[in-house]
Amino acid sequence: MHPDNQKLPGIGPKEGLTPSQERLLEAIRTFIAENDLPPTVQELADILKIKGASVHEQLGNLTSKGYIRRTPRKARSLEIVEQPPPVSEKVPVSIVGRVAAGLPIWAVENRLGEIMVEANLVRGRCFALEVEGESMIEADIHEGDYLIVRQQPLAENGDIVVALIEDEATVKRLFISEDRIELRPANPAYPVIRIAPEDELKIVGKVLTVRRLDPAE
Amino acid sequence: MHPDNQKLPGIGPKEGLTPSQERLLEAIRTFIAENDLPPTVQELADILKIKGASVHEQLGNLTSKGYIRRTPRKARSLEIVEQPPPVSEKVPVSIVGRVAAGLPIWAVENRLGEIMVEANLVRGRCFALEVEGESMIEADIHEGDYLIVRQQPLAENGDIVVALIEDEATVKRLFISEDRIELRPANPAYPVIRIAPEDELKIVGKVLTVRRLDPAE
DNA sequence: AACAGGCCCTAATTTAAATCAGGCAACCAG
DNA sequence: CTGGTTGCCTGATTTAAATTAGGGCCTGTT
Repeated sequence: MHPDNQKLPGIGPKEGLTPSQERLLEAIRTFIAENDLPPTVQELADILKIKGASVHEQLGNLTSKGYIRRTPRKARSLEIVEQPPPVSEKVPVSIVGRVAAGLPIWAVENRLGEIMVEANLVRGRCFALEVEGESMIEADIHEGDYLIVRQQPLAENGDIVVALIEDEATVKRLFISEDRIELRPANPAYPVIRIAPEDELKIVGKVLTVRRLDPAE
Repeated sequence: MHPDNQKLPGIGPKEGLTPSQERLLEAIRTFIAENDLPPTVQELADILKIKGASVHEQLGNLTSKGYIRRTPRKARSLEIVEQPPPVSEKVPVSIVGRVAAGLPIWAVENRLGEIMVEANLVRGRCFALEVEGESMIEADIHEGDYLIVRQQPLAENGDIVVALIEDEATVKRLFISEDRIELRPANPAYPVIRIAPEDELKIVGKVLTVRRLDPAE
């Protein structure tokens, strides 16, 4: 298991709820409205005429999709999340350049186009970059994909970041250890970049997610 | 264990809340306010630094005093009753006769007196009857007690009812089975009255509670 | 055809809640 | 002082919730 196999949201699973997830969520709403208290898994199972284990599975899905929140192993610890991620609501993000190829250009005038992204993902100043090269192939980032990046000067250990090294932009995973910083590609064919404390490293932003334009869009 | 040992509210426990019951009720309120969902017995126990079994006991008290409502054996099935029984508020109920002695007289003009009863117990048309005889001794109903009765033509299995059999009123516990109806006294010394479907049985009302006038009142 | 994903099921298993059974100490009223 | 009431406790026991494991059945893709 490569640690680099960490998944980013947005590329694999399609957004939105499946019909039965929607039904479940609706059942939860109704139950709370009628009884003033959240249902148990079993109660939902009875309502929907399916088994508890199935409900449990769907609750897991709803949880990971951010529609509900709950505390493991606690009876009725189920809460509908305020902001049901406005799945369909999308906002445009400017595509401002490419990475692994050269210096991105920030000026809005120079935009190369736009890409629609779910509004709930976008926080702060964001932009999109087209990917060049396969240096992050193990993180499922490929040539031609678009990275949605939030501009921020700091990042955490393990984040995939867009960094500026000697005026060249690059996408790498950030590793911070005691004595140095490393920018590691997610492709064994590419070299790890080591950065000494005194070297200049400018982090442009953090990669929030990846988009792949498919014919349907 | 006689099934007839079922207790009726009103005769034993004095009204009002004890300090610790008040504390418990307050803890429940706070918990709901903070978590948007009712606490479990254990959670209350932790909050109050006492054992779950003690909380359970107190919840029983609060329940019988009408401050909360809950469903047995269901997690978090705890609800604060809207109308915190106006403990002191009492309304007068007319005493209209005696039972096990003869036909009660309904006319208000003929009232024999009044008895004060907590307002929250009284729903619908109610009246009081003085008890004669010891036929319900195991249900803690004794000679001279007053029964608070709600006038209603139907009753459920197990209810203590005032029934009219051939123009004579009597208090008995009602048992309904497949093929017949029985009126059972709560005293082995008295006979069970069996009623065939074709016989006439008129249920006058259901006994809500019992009052024993003591010197203090 | 061979997968992958979504949805549901049965059959356990694990955990947490609620409840039961006695008992003990403090307190109050007769 | 003695009995009844309260509030608590300890130590089971019983129930219900939640969760896990492993499969079957479709359907849409590759």
